[in-house]
Amino acid sequence: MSIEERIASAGRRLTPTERRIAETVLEDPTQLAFGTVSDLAGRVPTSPPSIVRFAAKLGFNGYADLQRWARAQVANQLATPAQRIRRPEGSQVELGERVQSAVSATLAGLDKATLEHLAGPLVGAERIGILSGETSQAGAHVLLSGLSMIRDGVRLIEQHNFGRDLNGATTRDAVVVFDFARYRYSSISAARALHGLGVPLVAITDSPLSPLSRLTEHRCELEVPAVGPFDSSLTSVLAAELLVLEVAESLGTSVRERIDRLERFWDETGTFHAE
Amino acid sequence: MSIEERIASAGRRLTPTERRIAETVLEDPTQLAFGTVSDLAGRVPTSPPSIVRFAAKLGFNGYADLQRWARAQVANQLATPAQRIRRPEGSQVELGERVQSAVSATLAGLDKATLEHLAGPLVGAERIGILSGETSQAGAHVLLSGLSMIRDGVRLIEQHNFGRDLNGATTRDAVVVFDFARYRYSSISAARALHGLGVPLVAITDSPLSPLSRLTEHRCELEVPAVGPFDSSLTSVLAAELLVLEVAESLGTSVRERIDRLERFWDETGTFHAE
DNA sequence: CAGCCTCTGTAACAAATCGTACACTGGGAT
DNA sequence: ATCCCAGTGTACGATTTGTTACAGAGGCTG
Repeated sequence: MSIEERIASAGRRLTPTERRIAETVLEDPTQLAFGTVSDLAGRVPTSPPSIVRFAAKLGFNGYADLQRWARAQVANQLATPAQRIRRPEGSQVELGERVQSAVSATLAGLDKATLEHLAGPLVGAERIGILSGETSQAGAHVLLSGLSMIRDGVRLIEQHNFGRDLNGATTRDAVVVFDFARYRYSSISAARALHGLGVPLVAITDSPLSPLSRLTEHRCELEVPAVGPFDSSLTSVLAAELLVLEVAESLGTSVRERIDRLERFWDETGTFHAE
Repeated sequence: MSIEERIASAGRRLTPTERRIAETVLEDPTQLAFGTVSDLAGRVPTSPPSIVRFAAKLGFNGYADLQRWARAQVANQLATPAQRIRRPEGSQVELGERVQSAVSATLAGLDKATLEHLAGPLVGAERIGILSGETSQAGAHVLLSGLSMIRDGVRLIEQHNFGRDLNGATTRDAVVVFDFARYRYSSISAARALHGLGVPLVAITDSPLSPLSRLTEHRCELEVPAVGPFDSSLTSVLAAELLVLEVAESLGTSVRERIDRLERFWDETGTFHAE
């Protein structure tokens, strides 16, 4: 039941001042969720008690009660569609819903502007390095595979090769770092070293609290749902794919030629099963 | 500037308690807009003064100031509900919906019964091989990484090692084959060879028309959405994760011990970044 | 071990909150 | 004219709010 319906149900029983209160409330419902009695009274304008009586007439037990209800309404509007489905207390959210909601949040968070910002350092970089922990390599692999299809000079930086791989890094390169949850010491320290060298970083993490966050502006935070005892790499894969797409679009026509060449190569080597 | 960025900018300057506050705030930002200091303190849990100090460290003039700002943010989001529903770019709308629907279909297709059936050959297998094309390795990697955590004898079968890797395969082993869209000749022929040897196969494909489908009853078909010019590996990753979970549940307690051991190993080697 | 420093919670306080009791107003009925 | 009464605002109290001051806990350094 919305605020409008609630007021309508009170209907003709409202006194003139209460009607004025109703009008201002309908104009800006957030006042009801945020403002105090005095705030509302000042805005109408009227006196605080009239606000309280207004709340009572709408069937609430005082203004505090009304405000609680209004805030619940607002919070419900703000929640993601997956969260909006109220589920009975205590029952744990289903795996499927968690996954869906995480995917949805990732898609929402990685809008065009964010993607452009993230892809920025990668488009013009001389070489691209990809740094990832052991547990969440999936996103890194997807990024490697995808970027390799559309440009040269993309490498996965392996932990046992840090020295070699990081040695030649310059400010004209760029490095994408994946790191989640329990942040790998090796990834973090490598990222710090790169940051020290002035190498542009792109961070894919799961929280602004990640140690990576303070190393670069080019970062995004993903929601990582748990699948059983493990953390899902689903959203990092999705982020990687979106990033590849963005870089591909930025690079423009050269990508198409490149893909066509790859296609011909596959054709000639008979890579695929004849239908 | 969003609350995430605001917290990220405070970055490492946050104390442990303040970090816990940040986490709960990020979990549910509405708490910040609606709740009182005591509410937040109770939820974290911590004491009210710590909340106030947290606000101060974020650059606000007390909690009241922080809350004013948070409410402005919320009101801003609420003011244009169209912004939340309508995605920024026309193409993005379709992309997002395709992805969501593919994920949803995958979740629906891989119900408990199907998963049990798929996991069947893997639970008791002596060794597990994973066979995958070049383009969609993500799912295979996730499966490898996940299964390796919960049992021994899991290997990725590389194309250039087909001979060696397939040679020792017996009927007590099992092989998971990923193959999509344009079916790799090498994967298909390898699968056929394994089938000839009587090795149990589990097929993850995108169509019942896949050449793999005739080789085994243990198969599932995934919807593979296109992200730009590339096929998404999102659903194969999701399928792999669900499969890992299913196998883990079937194996039962031994998995937990194994994970605990891995955990201790990580602890002792200082793999993760100290909080 | 002493000393210092950071971090955190308990206690106290001033300000602001909501709700209520009470007084005033103005129009209609007796 | 008097009474009544719904409608409204003022004044006040109980409670809760955010904030500040202070002391204890814990870790690091010398």
